[in-house]
Order: sequence, then structure tokens, then C-alpha cells
Amino acid sequence: MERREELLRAAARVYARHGYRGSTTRRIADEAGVNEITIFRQFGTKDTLIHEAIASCGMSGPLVELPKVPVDPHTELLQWATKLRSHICTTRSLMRRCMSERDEHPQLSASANRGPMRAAAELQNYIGRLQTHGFITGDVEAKAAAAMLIGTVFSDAMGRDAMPDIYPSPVAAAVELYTTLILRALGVSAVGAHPIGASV
Amino acid sequence: MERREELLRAAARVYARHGYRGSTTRRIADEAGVNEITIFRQFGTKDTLIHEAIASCGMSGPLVELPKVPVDPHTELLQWATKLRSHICTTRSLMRRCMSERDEHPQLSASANRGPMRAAAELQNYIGRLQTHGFITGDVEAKAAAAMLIGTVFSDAMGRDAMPDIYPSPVAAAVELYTTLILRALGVSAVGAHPIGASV
DNA sequence: GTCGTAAGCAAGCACCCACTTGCAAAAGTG
DNA sequence: CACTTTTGCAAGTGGGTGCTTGCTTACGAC
Repeated sequence: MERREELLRAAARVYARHGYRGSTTRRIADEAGVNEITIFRQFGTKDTLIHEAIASCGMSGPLVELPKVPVDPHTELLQWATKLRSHICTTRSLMRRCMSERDEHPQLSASANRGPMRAAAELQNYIGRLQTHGFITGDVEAKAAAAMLIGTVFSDAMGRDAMPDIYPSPVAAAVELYTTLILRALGVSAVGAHPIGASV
Repeated sequence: MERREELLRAAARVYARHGYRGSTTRRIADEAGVNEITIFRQFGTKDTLIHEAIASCGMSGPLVELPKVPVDPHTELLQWATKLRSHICTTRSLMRRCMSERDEHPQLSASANRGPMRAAAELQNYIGRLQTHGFITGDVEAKAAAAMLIGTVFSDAMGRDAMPDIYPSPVAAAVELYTTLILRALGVSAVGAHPIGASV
């Protein structure tokens, strides 16, 4: 079954480059180094091939995790945001395609959204833990802050190549600034702050 | 020349819905209520029609402006961000398409990017003015903060319909939270703060 | 051996696509 | 009226596209 997986990966690659309509069965077969008929014998239809491709090898990247017990929020968040950004960059073109073709192929978009949604949940929970462990005093809308950091990193990863002027350079410094600003917005004091009412 | 403009608008609409490859000359002609040949007589090529369509009636929306002299940063920013969000929502599908087809049609993406780039410049300057007028003490990276607010609003406008769970609801409250958080990150004190070293 | 399964090759079908040609109907301008 | 411009209609061309059919080759299991 080696051909099958090769076809799936090739289909995902071609789809990312050319979209649904541009992903002709001939092109995918060429990309996979396989005869076109093999596609129809294995999957029956171009449609099922592409759907399986996006669902399986689409965005199967492992979830980047944040620590269960926050110790150094700035360092932890910076590392997480950096990894998130590079992961988005990897699946960038695929996500762009899925987003733009959502009306025509909703299932593809649904598959592509799983990554960002898991990231958002992870970050939201982490901010909640920051509160639990006393890094944040007073109540704070964790959902809004999470949406901001993820939205910022997402927009940076998606738009920097097309509009480099509107983002700080270099990338590492930009992510550092985003992290710092979000923590300041959340009222987390400077790096190395000690939890004051930590319960664990 | 009424047909010509009608064709341009129809082409932009069809392109937003179906992308470049899906924008067949027949579909555009039908959408405009015009014979297909008229397209080729007026524009010669499908390619020039679509490029002219995106360049002209693509995102010609008037720039949303921020006040030259900031008085109430929270109110001003909130109003601006709200307008920006609804403007992005209007041109959402068109921008999605242009973004995803950037490799194949760079000029379309370039046209689509003008809006966000102008918005970023406007916000960046405004944050600079906040500093000039004493709303912010100490130096602050205006570019990063501007990228954050715009990135957040952009991501909210683009992703909320597909992933409503990761954004605060309702929309108005979300934008309000984004504004508040960005101002807190910038060190602008609460609503109604008075400029302390205003020079004008 | 032989039998089922997966893969290849060549050809083709019906349809869609961008674009062309030839000709006729308007519609405004001198 | 004559003349130009614009638009419409009908038909067609060469090429791409999803998918099918018929036939052949390799390979592992029994």
C-alpha cells in the first residue's frame, strides 16, 4: 500500500499549490510518479482522493503543548508562539486553500481548522492556569487574549511574505514583542515574577 | 460604457466565489447578464478582465481614518477597529481568494494587500501620535502593537464563521476586549486618561 | 504451477474551457 | 440618410479534464 500513501501526500501537495480545480488527476499522478488510472482504482473519484488527503496527512502535526504548571510565562509563551508560527508556516498554503474554498468544499476547511482550534484551546487553558497560579490578579478574559496572540501569530505567518513592511523584523524579535505585549495586556508582571497565591 | 463596469463588478463577484480557475468567461457573462463575446471584445482576455476587476472595484473602499489629535484613545480605537472589521468582512472572500492564489497570480494579491497595508500604516501613525501626545510614557514598539490589533481583527473577521468557539462573543464585545487589551499592553491608562505632556 | 491482486500502458468518451469567425440588429452621430 | 460602434447570436476550434475500457505485466499465496 505504499502507492496509496504516496498518492495522498502528492494530492495534498498539489492541492496546496493549485487548489481543488487545479488539482487535476493527471497532475496528482505525475506528482506521485504513478499512472493516472491508479488514482481511480484506489479511490474511485478525484473528490474522495482529495478529501482523504486533506483529512489524513493534511495537518496531522503534533500539538505544541504549554506546561501544566506555569513557571516562567514569558519564556514558555515565547517558545510556544515561535513553534506555533513555524508550524503555521509549514501548512500555510494548504490552510490558505482550504480557507478560500470553504464555500465549495466545507469538509476540507473543517479538517484544516482543527489545528488552530486545538492551539486556541491549549492557550486559553494556559492563561487560565496563569490566573490559578497567581500570575494574574483580577479577572481577565482569557479567550480574548488567546484569540489575540493566535490571531497575531497567524496573521504574521500568513501575511509577512506578502506585506513584510507591516510586521516587525526579524521574525524572532516580532514574536518576542507579541509575547511581551500580550503578557503586559494580561497584567503579568515582568519576566521572573513569582506566583503569590499559588495553590499547587 | 455601462456594460464594461457591470462586467468588472460581475467578474470580481464571481472571482470571490469561485477563484481564478472557477471564474469561467461563461459564468462571468451570465452574472453580468451579458453575452460571453462581449467579454473578449471589451477585454480581449479573461486574464486582463479579472486583473482589471480586482484592481478597480476590488477593494476601493475609503480608508477608515483615525483622528490626527487623539483625545479618547479607547473610544477612537474601538470605533476604528469596529469599522475595520466590518470592512474586512465585506471583502473577505475576495481577499481569501487573492491570498490563496498568490503564487499563481501575484498581481491580484498585490491589489488585495493595499487595504490592510494602508490600515497598518494608519494605525502605526496613530500609536505614534499617542506617544507624542503623552498618552504613552516610555518607548513602545508601535509597529508590533499595530500588527497585533490588525492581525487580531483580521483573524476574527476571517475565522469567526468557521471557528466561532475560539473568539469572544458577541462580536462587539470581542472588538471591545481587543481594544482594551491593546491599550493596556501599550501602557495607556484607563478610558478618559488625560495627556500629561501634550504638545498640541 | 496457478490464481488473485495491484499496477502499468494506450486509447478514447463526453464534457468544459478560452477564444475565434461570420453575420445581423440596434443605436447614436454626422 | 449613411456610417460607425456596440452588442447579440450561432457555430466551431484546439486543448484540458474526469473517468472508462481493454489488455498486459509483475508478484506473492496457495
